[in-house]
Amino acid sequence: MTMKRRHFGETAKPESEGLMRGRCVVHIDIDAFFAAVEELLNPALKGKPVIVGGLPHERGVAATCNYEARRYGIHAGMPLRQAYQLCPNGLFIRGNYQVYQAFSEKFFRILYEYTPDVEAASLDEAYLELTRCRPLYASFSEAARRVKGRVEKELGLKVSVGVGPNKILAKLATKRAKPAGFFEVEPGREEDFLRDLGIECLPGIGPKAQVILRMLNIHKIGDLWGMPRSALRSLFGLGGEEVYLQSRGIDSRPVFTRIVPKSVSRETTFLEDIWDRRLLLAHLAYLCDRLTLGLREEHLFAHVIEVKARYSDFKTEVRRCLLLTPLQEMTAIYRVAEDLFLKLFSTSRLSLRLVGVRASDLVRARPLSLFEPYSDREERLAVAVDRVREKYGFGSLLTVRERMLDAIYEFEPRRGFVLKTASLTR
DNA sequence: TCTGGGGTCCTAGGACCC
DNA sequence: TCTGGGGTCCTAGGACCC
Repeated sequence: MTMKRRHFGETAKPESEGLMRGRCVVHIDIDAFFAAVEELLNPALKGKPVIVGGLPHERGVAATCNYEARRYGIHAGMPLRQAYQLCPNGLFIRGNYQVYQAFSEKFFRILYEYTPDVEAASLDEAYLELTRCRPLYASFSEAARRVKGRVEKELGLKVSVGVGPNKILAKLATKRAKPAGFFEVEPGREEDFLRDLGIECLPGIGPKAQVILRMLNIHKIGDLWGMPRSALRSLFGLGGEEVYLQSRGIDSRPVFTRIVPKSVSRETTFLEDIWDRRLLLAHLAYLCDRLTLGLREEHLFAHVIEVKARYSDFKTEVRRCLLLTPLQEMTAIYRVAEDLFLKLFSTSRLSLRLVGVRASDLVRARPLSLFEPYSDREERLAVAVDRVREKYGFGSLLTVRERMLDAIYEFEPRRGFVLKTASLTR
């Protein structure tokens, strides 16, 4: 073993090399997902800069943009107003999440045909572990290419695919493959592949961490190899340990199919800051309604409810509450959320730009109480309401809170709920 | 320039218990 | 009037990812 090699791999446990040998992880990512779906649905957009996320003068950021828009310097996460400055001729689209979700479901159905070990990283991104399926395929890279071909043919969307012996290398390979390409990190070539990649490529190195590392004159992944593990640990905590290992291409995380999500949340940033307590409570009720719809769809009950407020100065506060009995019903969750919200709002003199509600510590079924007779009446009622809504549209059956909401908002088919009145009182 | 929405994970500090 | 040490649970905040 050369000096360099020993330095590079010094932390690999002796047994891990043997353990990892033969693993094959594929990372697959749909290129410019939302924008690509919009182009597919409306071919007139093709060849023009498309920005999905909102209209030019709205509050908000670009969720995705196509490669034409990127030529103007626009990227995901950029404020819409700024994107408009860079490209006034860009086509700005609010986007339709439900349509993207339908494409996503189709995407994952295809992936599961190749292996049961699929981990969804987001709507448009997944890891596939092919290791267990070795006998099915002539070679791993050939199998990965087949997955890519199938998805592109059946969805009509371009994907980038990376192959490697673990998740981090597969993910970095995909980055190299973009757009629409295929890249495999071959065994023995890990060091060459990693050395000159920028530190910003490593997951976990965000804007804050980049500033710190660049001050230490560390710009490339190879520069990280000279940093002691203890130094990274003291700078970034547990995340630093990950950086130490991943910068060397070491990653033993399994590809993991998540069965129960950790949390479900809904939030809204208003077109203008709101100060009126009634409007805010009405909106909170609307969010609780959407949240509990999500819980019912997944048959989930929540042990923790959390309310988030972001003030006009962008400062964000949350209040949360641990429940003795997990909840799913709208009215019960709204009562908790209202208490939490008032705790936050009563002490502030600022108006709000955002409210949100989150349910976490989720379980699939509510444990039976020893003292209350079991009744699923509320649950069945809620499911019945969902069915009626689905059939006749939103607002057929209105609770008191929703009536209030209805008086304050109007529903515009292309814009969603829009404030009817200006906020005056608190 | 003025900063979305939906998530995951980590950390620090305080309360509480023995 | 003076109060340790260790563990666990809970809350709040924040970095980061897509």
